[in-house]
Parts: sequence; C-alpha cells; structure tokens
Amino acid sequence: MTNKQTTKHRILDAAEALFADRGFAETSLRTITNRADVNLASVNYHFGSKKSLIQAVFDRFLQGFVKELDKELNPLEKQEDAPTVEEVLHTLVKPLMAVDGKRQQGTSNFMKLLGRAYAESQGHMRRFMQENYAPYLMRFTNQLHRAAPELANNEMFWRLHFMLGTVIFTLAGSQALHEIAEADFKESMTLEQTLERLLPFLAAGFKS
Amino acid sequence: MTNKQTTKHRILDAAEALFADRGFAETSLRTITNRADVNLASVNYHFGSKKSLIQAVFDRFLQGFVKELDKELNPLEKQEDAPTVEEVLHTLVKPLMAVDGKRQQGTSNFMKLLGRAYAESQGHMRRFMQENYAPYLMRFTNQLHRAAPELANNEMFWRLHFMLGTVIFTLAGSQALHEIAEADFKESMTLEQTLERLLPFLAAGFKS
DNA sequence: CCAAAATGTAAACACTTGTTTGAAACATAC
DNA sequence: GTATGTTTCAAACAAGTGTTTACATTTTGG
Repeated sequence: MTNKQTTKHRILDAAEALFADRGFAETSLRTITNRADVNLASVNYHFGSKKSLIQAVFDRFLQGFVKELDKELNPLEKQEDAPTVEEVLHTLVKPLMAVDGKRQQGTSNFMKLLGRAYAESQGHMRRFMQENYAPYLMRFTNQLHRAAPELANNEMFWRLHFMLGTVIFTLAGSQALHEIAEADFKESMTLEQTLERLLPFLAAGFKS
Repeated sequence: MTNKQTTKHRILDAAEALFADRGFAETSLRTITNRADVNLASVNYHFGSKKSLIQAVFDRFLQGFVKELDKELNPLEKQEDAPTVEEVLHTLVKPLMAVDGKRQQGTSNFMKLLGRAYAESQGHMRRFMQENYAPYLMRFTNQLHRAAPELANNEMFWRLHFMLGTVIFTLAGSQALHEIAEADFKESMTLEQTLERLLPFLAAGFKS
C-alpha cells in the first residue's frame, strides 16, 4: 500500500469523496485538485472536462459493481427452480458492499453519488444507466421475473423503481440515519446490517 | 384570476419551477428574475439572499401541505379503534395532490424539491423538517404507531425512512417514469394514480 | 544517449455568480 | 401640495467558475 498513486487516480479519489458529500455543482475543480494535491490543469488534461470527470467517477464505480453483481447472479441462473424474491434481492448486498471498499460504518459514496445523480439530472441518469448498463441489469430483472412470474410488465416496472428509490434514498442518507439511530436508540449498525434490514421491506413491497 | 401578482409572488413562482427542474445551485438569480420578469436586485430586496429564497419556496409548500394533512388526520384521531396502516398512509394522498395545484400529469414540483433538498444537503433537510415541522409530523407517526403497535421504536424509525425514500424518490422522478411507462406500456397515469399504486407497496413493506 | 512524446505547472482568460449601491419611480399620509 | 417610506431599476462589484495557453519537466523508446 504505497501512497504513490498516479495523478489520474488521485483526482478520481478526491473527486469521488467530494462529489459524494457536497454534490457536483458545489464542488469546484480547485477544491478537487487541492485535495488531490495535483495541478488544476491536470483535470482537463487527463479527463477533458469536469463533466467527463464526473462520468469517469461513475464508470469506475459501476464497473466494479456490475462485475460483482455478475458473480452473484451466476448461481441463480444455473439453478433449475425459480429463486425467491429475497434471494434475488440478496445478490445486491455483496456488490454494494464491495464497491465502496473499506469505509466507515453506514457510509456509501457510491449510493450518495447515485442519489445525487438521480436528483440533479431529471431522467438523465436513468437514461445513462439504461444505455450503458442495460445488459447487466437485465440479468437481474430476469431473475426477478422468474421469482415473481405472475407480475405484469408494467407492474414490474413500477415496483422495480419503487425499490430503487428506497435503496438509493436510504443508502445515500445512511450516514445521517445511522447517526440519528445511534443517538436515539443506542443502535450502532454497519451498512451491511442496514441493507439486511432493508431487503425484507423491499421484498414485502415488491410482492404487493 | 388576474395575472397581476406581487413581485414577491412572481419570484416565488419562477423560483419554484426552476429549482424543481434544474436544482438550486444550477439555477441563477438572473434566470429566476428573467422568468419572473422582475429586476435582479428585487430578490435580495424581498428575500435577503438566495438561500432565504430557497427557504421561502419550501415554507410556502410545507405550510400548504401540513394544513391539508391536519385536516386528513382529524377523523383518524377522533376514531376510537386503531386505523389500518393503509388508512394512515392514505392521509398523505390529498395533501400531496393539493399542494401542487393544477399540474400536468405525473409532475410534482413539491416532490422534486424535496428530492433535491434531501440529496443536496447531507442531513440538513432532515434536520430542518424535524425542527420546523416536528409537531405536525408527530401526529402522523402517532397514527402509524396506533396502526402497528407491535413495532419497536427503532424498527418504526427505519421503516418510516424507507417509506419516505420510496415516496420522495418516486414522485421526484415521476415525470420521467411516467414518460417511460407511457412509451413502453401505453400506460397514461395521473400523479394520484401513481400514489395509489405506491401505497400498497409501502404498506406491505412497512408491515414487514 | 537523445529526440519525441507524455505529463506537470503557473498564469491568464472569458464568463458567471450572488450581492450591493445610489438614484429614480411610486405610493401613502398629512 | 410636500414629505415620508417603500419598491424598482441599471450599473457596478468582488469573488469564483471551468478552460486554455505557453512553457517546464519528466518519461519513454530506439
């Protein structure tokens, strides 16, 4: 673990953290380059523009995520009999945990970024995900279809997005929620425990 | 319905719409004053600062919302036997619809603003709501407690925020979702119909 | 080892931002 | 009427933005 990282890498790390807890518009390139301890111009040199930098931050996350998700989906697809809804949803846990690496409890930069991206650009993020990661997500929704074959396509669509909302919103604000829970109920939970608490809620809602 | 409105009112209207579909940081005072057809300086004259303007937009919405919510909660509180979870959740429908006035289908400025506010300011919005609207929301959560007395306080807390996430996220992005549903399933729905679809999902999740 | 390509750097650029200013226009009261 | 307080307005302000430039410096490959 030498802290000699490439400039590109340092910029991505700094940008990820700053975007996550300040937002995209609220984070200036100067703030990023100061934190990364690199020259201001190097962002435009390596990434071309601020917009491309944002996209690069997402791509790094999403590639890690879908790689892990793929691994989780393999056994389900091989399995002859249909999985349960809970089983399908559970394939998300490890990828979500893995993608953030070692983080303090109850914090997910990835989810914060997703939350911001969905909120800031009306529909833009949904389109981006659809266009760039449709095949990966399709494998997931296929399994959900197997688990709940009685659900019509449009019902499936809405409940899928209901679940998406719950997950992103909860995990994006998980830091604040954990602090409240800690103060009010002396309840200290990890991000993974929160996810485990979330999944039954989702499964129940999804099954109508 | 004369279109002679006070300057303050015109600013609020323009700001509300622009904040809702561009975000706070992404909307400049010049954009707002141009749209409202008022002088740039009048924002600072009437509201003091951009930050106060944002708060004013929220206050106008929230006051309308809690006023309607109060009316819905009255019968439940008078009622002797405990309400069902579905009944409690249903008290939200009319206030949510009323607060946006006459809008095109599947759009809610209020929810878009809430979504942005929650995403942009990490925990800040939760605190603001807690401090300024706690008594109103307490009445709502009290009814939820009556409907599900077996739920421990911490469980209640989490599931409440799970539901909050689903509602805000879904309704904030409802415009995009409706467009997709329209294109893919030839399914044209109003915002209220979406809410009616959402409530069973929430109730099921809430009841574990 | 040395030319060539890649990377790092400081300074400037053009532009937008929220806010303030001081005078003009308007309204209201006496 | 004049006086008084409120609201509008054009202009300027200082600060911050992303991006580009032109020049070092470092790294690479023959």
